[in-house]
Amino acid sequence: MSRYHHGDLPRQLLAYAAEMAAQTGPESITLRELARRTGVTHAAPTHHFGTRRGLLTALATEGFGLLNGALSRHRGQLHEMGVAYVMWALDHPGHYAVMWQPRLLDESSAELNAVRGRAWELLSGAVAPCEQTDDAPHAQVDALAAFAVVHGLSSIWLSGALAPPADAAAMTRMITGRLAIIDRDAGLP
Amino acid sequence: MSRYHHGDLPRQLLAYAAEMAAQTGPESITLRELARRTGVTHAAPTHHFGTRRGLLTALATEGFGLLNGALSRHRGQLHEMGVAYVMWALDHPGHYAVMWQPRLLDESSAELNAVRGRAWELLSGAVAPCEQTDDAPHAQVDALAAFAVVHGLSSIWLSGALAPPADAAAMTRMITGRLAIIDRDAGLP
DNA sequence: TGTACATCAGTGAACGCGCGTTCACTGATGTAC
DNA sequence: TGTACATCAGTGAACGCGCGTTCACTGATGTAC
Repeated sequence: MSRYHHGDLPRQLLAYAAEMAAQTGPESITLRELARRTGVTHAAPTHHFGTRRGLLTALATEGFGLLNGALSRHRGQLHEMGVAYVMWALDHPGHYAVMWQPRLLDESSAELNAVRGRAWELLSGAVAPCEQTDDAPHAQVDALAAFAVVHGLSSIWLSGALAPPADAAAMTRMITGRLAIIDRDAGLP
Repeated sequence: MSRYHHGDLPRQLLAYAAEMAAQTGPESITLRELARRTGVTHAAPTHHFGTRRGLLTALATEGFGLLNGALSRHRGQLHEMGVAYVMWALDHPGHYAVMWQPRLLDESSAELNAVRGRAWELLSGAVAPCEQTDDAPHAQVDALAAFAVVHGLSSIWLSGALAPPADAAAMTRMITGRLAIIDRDAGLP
């Protein structure tokens, strides 16, 4: 069977890139290694992503899209959305790492900025209804607080500083429960 | 004046390494660039740190030492210790970045492990007295929660995901105030 | 149904570059006596 | 106070390597007619 045309190269390149980022960090991703893993000559990836930076940007964009999907499934439930955030991060370590390294990305990418903005909307949109008053700046601070907790937990566990426990979801639920804003009224566990 | 012996090379190498890590990430640190900046031939750093990994390990170790010093000044005041943590991170972006990339470090370094362990002791030692009961596992969870908030805030602001506000200390105080465990009894603002 | 042809998605050779590390060396320093 | 000598902390050349990117190319695909 002819393999001159690969047929699924872009998708496979991103999959291997995520794998490499998860194992040895986003900086360790090289076009030549990706070409090797996909069984293609080393100039082939250029035809799909232009440059290395383009590929990393595509990976981050894919990541935000997937994360948004996971968060959307819990719209309106801040507590569960926080858990979903951390669990998604643990499930997608490669994507997650590249998403928070703007230095490696093409910051002028419209797709990236759109999908990243959407993530923030989802998060802060979940915080607003928990507010006791309609105090917008207050809600912004609370959104940042919520973001800090879930991002902090994800980073700690993914960086290897601490190993994630077997019951990471339960632990996350306990910890997000400490955020006063969250169960001040809702009465969640 | 003869400059055959530099006199202060190790210190200067670490200072420039911190600068490079802050500007373009720890992975961008190269021995040859450090040699260039210190005005020394490119094999000279080897005499002090052995390998690149050795230098990064020394930088992380220095970082934990400095952080521990900053935290120690607020022993017993969990709230202020959290603020000190975040402010220290904002003041030492290069050190901070390398401290949380164990992949780049020599994990068998006794000095690194000692000083890193001390940091965790300081943090969890500040949480314990806030506990209502002597429930050790509970205290561990709360320590992780506190760590997640301050590490999350630091990472978000340093990564460039969000720019730190001018009054980062005040903002940090507000946000750590949302951790139920913290002001459940203390009655802090 | 067949054919011409543009476009797509690969190939493979070549380029120039910066890197970490090794090595034999040598000048400067500091200590023993 | 002087001298011998070990050790320290540099030099500078060399090594081998993997990288991103460019380039002219070509085989495969798909569309217009």
